[in-house]
Amino acid sequence: MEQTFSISDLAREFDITPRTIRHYEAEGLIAPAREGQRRIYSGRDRVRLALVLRGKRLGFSLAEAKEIIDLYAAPQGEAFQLRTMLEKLDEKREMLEDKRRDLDAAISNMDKYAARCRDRLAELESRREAAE
Amino acid sequence: MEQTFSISDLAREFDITPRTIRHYEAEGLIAPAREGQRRIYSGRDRVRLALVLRGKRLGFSLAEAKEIIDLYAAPQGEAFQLRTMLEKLDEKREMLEDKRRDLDAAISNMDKYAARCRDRLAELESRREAAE
DNA sequence: CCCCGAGTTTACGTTAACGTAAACGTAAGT
DNA sequence: ACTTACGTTTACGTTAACGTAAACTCGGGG
Repeated sequence: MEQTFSISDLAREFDITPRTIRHYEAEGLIAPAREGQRRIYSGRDRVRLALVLRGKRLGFSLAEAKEIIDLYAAPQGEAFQLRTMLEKLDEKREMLEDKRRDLDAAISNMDKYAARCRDRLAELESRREAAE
Repeated sequence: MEQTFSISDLAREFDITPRTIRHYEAEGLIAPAREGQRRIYSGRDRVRLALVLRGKRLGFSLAEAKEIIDLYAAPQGEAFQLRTMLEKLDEKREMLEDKRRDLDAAISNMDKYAARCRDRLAELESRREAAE
């Protein structure tokens, strides 16, 4: 049998509240099994939750995250479905690459600025030495 | 004289509404000059706006974006200020690198999945050929 | 002089993503 | 049997990030 998790297990692990997890379920992002009323989360549910949270960190809305994640859970039975899925994947991939360009620009931007700060600091230090 | 921009100039260029730009000003992200009542945006203002929007695309809140952008506009006069700025820069840089890790994981994840889809599709195609 | 387009302020409305509280169920420990 | 911990639903509250509308100003054209 595969391992299962309670809602507070996952809440602890990902440092969010149970309310947040229930909210994601209400939005159709996760669909855990039930044991009576209690939600029982499988390993796959856990992975989906992790994907949602990563999506959020990258600036996607829950709706956008759902679009992406649902691709990974699609049926992929026939060739036609596989083709349209590959198209959608490509589209999403471009979005991600756009973000990577933004991110790389932001980082190199910051690096350049930091380098200038260090230069400036070194100059100040050398002047101070010269004054001794 | 350097080039200046009206609020609708920038709104057009960045595909946002004037309201959005005014909102950023109200939140302290931009502080354009005034000519009477009219806002006059300098090239530097334009750059700040671009930074805000990039921050948003990367999933930062306006407050977070402000923190980062304000670093680039800080005085940096004395050595002490330079040192604390370099510390803050390093901290922000780590946030960006965290995001890059997430992003790279998301992309390679998607690539692997797409590859599996292509394999599966190729298999279906070869079977179809064999059936002819 | 009047109007038009562009800009302004003020203020209330809206949406997403939860927070918070109430009222209740259930299983385990003492 | 009572408490405690954890879970549930329902529903209203909150915050960020704007949207939307009203009422005003202001410089230029006809």
